[in-house]
Amino acid sequence: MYGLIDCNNFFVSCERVFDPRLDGKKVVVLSNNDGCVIARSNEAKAAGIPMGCPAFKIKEYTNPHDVIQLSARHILYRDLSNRVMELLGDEVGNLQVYSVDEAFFRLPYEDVETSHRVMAEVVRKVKQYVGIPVSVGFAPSRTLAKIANHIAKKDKRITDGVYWLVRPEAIDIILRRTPIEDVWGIGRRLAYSLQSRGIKTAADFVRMPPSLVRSLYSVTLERTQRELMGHDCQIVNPVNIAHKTIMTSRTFGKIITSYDEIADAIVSFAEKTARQLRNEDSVAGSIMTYVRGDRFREDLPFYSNSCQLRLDTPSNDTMTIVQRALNALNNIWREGYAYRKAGVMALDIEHGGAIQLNLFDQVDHGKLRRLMTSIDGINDHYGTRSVKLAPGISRGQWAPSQSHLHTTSKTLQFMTLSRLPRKRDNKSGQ
DNA sequence: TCTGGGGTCCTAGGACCC
DNA sequence: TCTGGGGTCCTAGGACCC
Repeated sequence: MYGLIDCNNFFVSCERVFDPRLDGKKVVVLSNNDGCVIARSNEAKAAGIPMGCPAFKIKEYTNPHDVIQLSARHILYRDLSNRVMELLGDEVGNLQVYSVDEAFFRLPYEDVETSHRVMAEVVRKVKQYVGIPVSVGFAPSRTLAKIANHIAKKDKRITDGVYWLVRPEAIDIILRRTPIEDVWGIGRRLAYSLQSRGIKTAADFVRMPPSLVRSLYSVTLERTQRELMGHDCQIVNPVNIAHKTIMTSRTFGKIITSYDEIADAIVSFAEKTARQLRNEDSVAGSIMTYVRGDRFREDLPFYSNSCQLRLDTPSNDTMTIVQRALNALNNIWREGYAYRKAGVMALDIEHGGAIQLNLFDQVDHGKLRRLMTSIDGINDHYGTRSVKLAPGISRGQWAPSQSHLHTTSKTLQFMTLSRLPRKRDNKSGQ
């Protein structure tokens, strides 16, 4: 039996923790560049504003003056997420944090009554101590727990935030009411394809022969089907295991045409990527840089390209990674195009332990590591990018715009940021 | 005027080997 | 005219997730 605990309207709820005046209002949180909606309050959902809606299209759904639009503050959300998860970790065993706002866990007690009572209490505590409303769904598989959680949030008759989807008859009824596109693991393309075969609900899907699902689609979809039948077979990667790839990318606040500006952005992305590698005690085997134009501007010639380069020795050293990222940029840079987005990605990541040294490698790795540790320490103390590499010192014209930052943002300075420890073992999914 | 960022897994197809 | 078969590895691209 699986439980799924999920924060309600997470980013909006975080903003409300710091400003209760947002309660009861149509509130949305916007992505970088105040581009599109990435979180909505119940009131905003009721107004019909869809997830992912571009900010300038909000007026198609409701009077935009009634909608409070906020620029995302991910550091704040991460911090509140950590508090929620720490509290949950204390209450239930086997906590598997799946994303910033949700975590799976096993049934905390043998009997249903005790488990229910404990979880209702957890819901109350998280609200009281952290200020974030959460819901809990229980079911025989994670995919069904997702559905159960959704019901816990939506069904007005559920007052303590906990819903059980366990009895086969109940599961059957719910699956008949669940549109196929609402099933976890079935996105737009698959939903469209299944619908064209007459599969409209989760119940229709469950009745398909599994061998047909596998031959028409993939093992992944067959697993989803088996999950809906109540078999536990979904592989879930918790967030606190070390990454296989690390990416830093941004859509720029404006179109960029000069090499210097894009190089400045690449340097800062590479710095951030290297820093994250060190945080995870990992090294990258190769570095990829990509650039692309503005996909919405049909009046400009579009160019998009990427270049992946190996490192002589897997590394997490800022200078090495910045240099490689710039080498890659030089390979793909074309004068005369308008650039809107770029990114740096670390690949072929190895975690800790023995690192194969290149025979011809002249670099003193011990020295580099000490230098990086010093820089990280200074940046921790005085703020990100207090110390940075020379090419990265220009004014950052590429920086995304955030014109709707909430005025309580000073609060952040007084918050202690806590980090969940990252585990080494990639297979610790159970 | 204005359309995010950061991940994972699976599959098909090509290169290459014996 | 006729042009093996089976295996592995790698990569690009497509699908999904929050």
